[in-house]
This record gives sequence, C-alpha cells and structure tokens, in this order.
Amino acid sequence: MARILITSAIPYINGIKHLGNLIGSQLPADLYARYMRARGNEVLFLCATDEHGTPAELAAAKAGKPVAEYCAEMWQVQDRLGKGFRLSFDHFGRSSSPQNHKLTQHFAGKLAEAGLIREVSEKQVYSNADGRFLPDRYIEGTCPNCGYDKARGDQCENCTKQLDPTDLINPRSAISGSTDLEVRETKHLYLRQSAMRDRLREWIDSKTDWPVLTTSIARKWLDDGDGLQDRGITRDLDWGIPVKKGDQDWPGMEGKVFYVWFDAPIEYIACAAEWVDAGKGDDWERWWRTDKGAEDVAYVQFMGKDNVPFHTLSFPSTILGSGEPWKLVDYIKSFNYLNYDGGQFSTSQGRGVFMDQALEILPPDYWRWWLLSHAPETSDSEFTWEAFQQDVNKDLADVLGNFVSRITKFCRSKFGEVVPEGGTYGPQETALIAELQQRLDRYQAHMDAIEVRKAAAELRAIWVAGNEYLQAAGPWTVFKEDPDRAAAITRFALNLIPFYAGLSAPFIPDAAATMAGAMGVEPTWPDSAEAALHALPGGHPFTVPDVLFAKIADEDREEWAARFSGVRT
RNA sequence: GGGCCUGUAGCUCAAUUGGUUAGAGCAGAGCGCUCAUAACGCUUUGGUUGCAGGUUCGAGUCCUGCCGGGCCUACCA
Repeated sequence: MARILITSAIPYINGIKHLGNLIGSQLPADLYARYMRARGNEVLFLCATDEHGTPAELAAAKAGKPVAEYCAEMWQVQDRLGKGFRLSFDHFGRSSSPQNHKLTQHFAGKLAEAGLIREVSEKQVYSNADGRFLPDRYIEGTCPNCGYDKARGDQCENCTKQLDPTDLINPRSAISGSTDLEVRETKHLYLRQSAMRDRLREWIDSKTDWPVLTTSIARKWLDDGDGLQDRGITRDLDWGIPVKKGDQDWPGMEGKVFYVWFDAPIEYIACAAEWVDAGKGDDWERWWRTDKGAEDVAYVQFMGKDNVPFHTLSFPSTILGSGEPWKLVDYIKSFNYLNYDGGQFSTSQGRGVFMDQALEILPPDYWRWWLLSHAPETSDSEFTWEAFQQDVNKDLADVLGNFVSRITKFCRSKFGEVVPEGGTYGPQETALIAELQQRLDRYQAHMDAIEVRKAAAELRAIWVAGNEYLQAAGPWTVFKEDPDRAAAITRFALNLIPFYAGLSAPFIPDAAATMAGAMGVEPTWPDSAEAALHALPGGHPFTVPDVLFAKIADEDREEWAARFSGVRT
C-alpha cells in the first residue's frame, strides 16, 4: 500500500468555473484519487479556493459586498458544485484560512532568514479615484505604436507591442475610467529566484518522466534572456495575507499583503492543516514533512498548462529556499484547454457551459464521462453539443446502460430476480475471463500512468466485451433447449455488473453505485477477472435497476445548444 | 518579435519513440439477432499523415523552409 498526496490546482474565487476549468485539473485529479483509493492506497486529496488578488476585490465591489463576505459565499457555491460533480476532496479549503496566513508568513520568515528576500523600491501607478495601486493590466490608454485606444498597460492587444503603463497616451483606470492617476513610490519584497536557479535546474533535470509540456515550460523560464528572474511577492492591496516575517512585524511593509501567487500554492500545505483542524484527520505533517513521515509519500499535482511555471519554479523556490524538509512534488500532470464550439470557454466573457448550468441539465456522470474521455492531454480539445450527445448516448446508454438492462430483465423474465443456479462455465466464459484480465491489466497501467483518455477507451472496451459475449452466447435461444446452460450464461453476465461497477466507479461514481446496489454489493476493485466473475453465487438476489442513463434527445441537444450559444449574463 | 506545443479518415483520437500493408471509436453502408433504453453483434466504405524539400536501406516519427491552430512571454490568475 502506497501513500499518495494529490492536489488539484486551486480554482480562483472569482465566479463559477466552467467545464474547461473542471477538466483542466479537478476532474482528472478526482479520477486519480478515486482510482488510487480503490486500489487500496492511502490517499490525501486536497483542493481549495484561491481567494486573494485584485480580481476578487473587484468582483466583490461589483457584487456590492465586503470582499471577505463575497469570498465566503463563493466558497460555499464552489464547495456545493464540487460535491455536485462528486469531486472527492478529503478537504476543500480556502487560501484565506488562518492556517494559510500562518504558514505563508512562516515561509516568508524562513526565506528572509536564508537571505532570499530583498526589498525593492519601485514606481507604480496609483489611481486616486479607485484608492488603489493599479496592476499594469488595469490601466488602459492609447497605444503609442498603433493608436489603438484600448491598449492595456502591459501590452497592446491590437498590435501586440509590449508596453509600460507610462508609455500609454491618455492613461486611465480600467476599473473606473478615471484619469486621475499618479506615479507613486512603493516598496516591495522580491523572492530571489535567481539565486535558486541551479538548484531548480538540477531538480527539473532529474524529472525525466515528466511530460514535455511541463518541463519545456520550466526550462524556458530558467534559461530565457538573463535566466530566472526575481519575483515580487507582495502587493499594495487590502485583501490578502498581511506581510509578516513569521509572527513578527516586517518593518516598512505595514499595510501590504503577499502576492496571491505566493500564498496560493502554500495553501496546498495549509489545506492539510485545515483538514486536521476540521476533525477529518489527525496528522498533516506526515503528508508534508519528510522529517515527519512524508518521505514515502508520492505527491502528484494536477493543473492547466498556464499554471506550470508557478508549480515548477515559484512554489519549489519557496519550498527549497525555506531550508526546511517540506515535500516537493513528484509528478505534475498538466492539461491543455477545452474549447467550446469553435472558441474558448471564458469566465470573464461568460462563454460556454458553467458548472452550475451543467448540473441543472444532466447528472454529473454524463459530464464526468465525456470530459474525462476527451481530456485535453496532448493538445487543446473541443466540446460540441453534437459530439457530446452522440458519445454519451452511445457509450453510457447503449453500451453500458443497455447491457445492465438487457441481462437483468432477461434474468427476471426467465429465472426471477435471483442469480440463477445450475450449469457450469465453459470455453466462452474462460475466453472472456482471459480477455477481461488482459484488458484489466491495460486499464490499470493507463490509470497508474494517468493516461486518462486511454484508460477511458479501455474501460469502454471492457463494457463492449459484455455485449459481444451476450450476443455470441445467446442465452435467450439456448434457454429453449438447455435451461441449465442458459442459467450459467446468465449468472456469468450478471457477475459482469459488479465487475463493471468497480472498474467504472472512478469515472462514473453514481452509476457505479447504482449498478453495484442493484446487485446487492458495494463497488469494489476486483483482484482478478477470474475471482470477480465468480463472486455472485447462484441464489443471490438482485433487483432490476431503473434506466441507468436516459438518452439525450435531439430536442434537448438543440435547446441546450441554443441556450448556451451566447454569453452568460 | 521570442520560446514551446500542435496539424493523421467526415468527427474525436492511436501508432511500442526510425521499422512490414498508418490503426480504434463515432458517423455512413450492408448483413444478422430479438434479451434489451429502435438497443446489441458481425462485415464494410473511407488516408498523397498541412505543403515543399532533405537525411536514411527505411520517415506519421528526424532536419530545413513555408502555411494554419494553441499556450506562455514574468504586475490577470
């Protein structure tokens, strides 16, 4: 039995996440967590909301609420939706938790002790009307290069020229539109990542089994230009973790908070502390401190590709630089993006299907299956309503659901709602057991390697094998001359249901529970195909379950396609 | 502009990392079955691997150039 620590990239608090966000980290992380638990491993699966930063403050202001209240409410919404999708977090925390405050301040103190923090005085644009410093992106003006009048302070979207906010003609606040801006001097802390460069490179180079998508992004940052740059880790904001050196004040840093990307990954650790404080566990350090029992933990992170630099460089800088024996990530699984009907999903533009809407129209298993079996592992992938309808109807309703339906109903009509006795397994059953064992081995290998789409394809093939068997064995014909043989075939086919339930549970937990429940058992991972297909003896009662997956009708698809074609208001 | 990823059947994806005749699923066509959610099974049509060169006994895979799509580019997160 292994011990596996799994974290999903923590979703930003600002609004409800869309299906692209879901398949980019939380859903595959959940698949892996469920699988590893089913295999008998000890798993700690953590996620949280990422609550700090300018967008959270602005979203709260727009909602007319204090930011703490806004975040607390949005946490509840995200927690509820996560449960709706059956995300099996051991704890769903908050980066604004007291545990994260303490830990973030602790890390900053340790980094300062190690001489890895330097103070930098810099000039930044301040908006008097908004009462805040403005990040470059929140300053708009006319591009000096092309004359585009909505250029942002970091880059002109029209001509793609990199800009400084001071380059803009007629600069104004993107928040209020105010032109009452001034340049102010402000002091910030920088993490000396440049001093960590060799250690980081050595660490990245040791990760030969990581996907190219992950290591190439890390190397680019290490080597581009003058190499890895120091990074500002504080901001002039109200909402965030106050800058402190451990539990001591930090002279000159009064009123400032840590940058959201500094405290967000630390929440992975703090979340474990929250898990203990919530009474769900009793020792979080054995998951995170290699001097306190975590040396044998395998730590796997899931994230979208845009998150990779922060997980391969920034966060490891924090960990390594602290000089303390914290657990570093062992494997990073990163994902590309899911597009929606020819364009990107967009939270800010309200484009696509969002988690709350998805659950309003269909149960979570439909989404889980489609999204996971089309996970954007090698490149961006695309959601269309036609593909979704077609795939879900075929895979879930026709192949799996109908298999359960046809054999349970056949048995009920010929033998009653009890696994029939009599007859013995013959060559057909032996052959199928051998095939299923091979497929089981492959399925497990794909799941171990976190090859999500390949695992889904193999699972589907396992379902198909049941229909092939029934067609070839034809118990409805055999029954007429040899009821005993028909009983054996039926018994064998009924035994496939709990087998399928166990294997399918990581993908479609609700349907798996229904299938197993109908057969009067719990979904469990099979030791072998041989053992699993002898599990239910003759005489074992069962019930015919309701239709597992109702099909998506053309009218439904058309209605949804129309309903979600515009932008969310 | 720079870096990286990507382009394979109508659609979604494979191809043991340079090795026989490029494979699956869906969709399409034909046949079969009648237990089942008009479901299932079998057979089958379909490819100049974005384009043009090059290296090699051999290229989807490596190199060069071009074309298209994507991500990042350090103060959005």
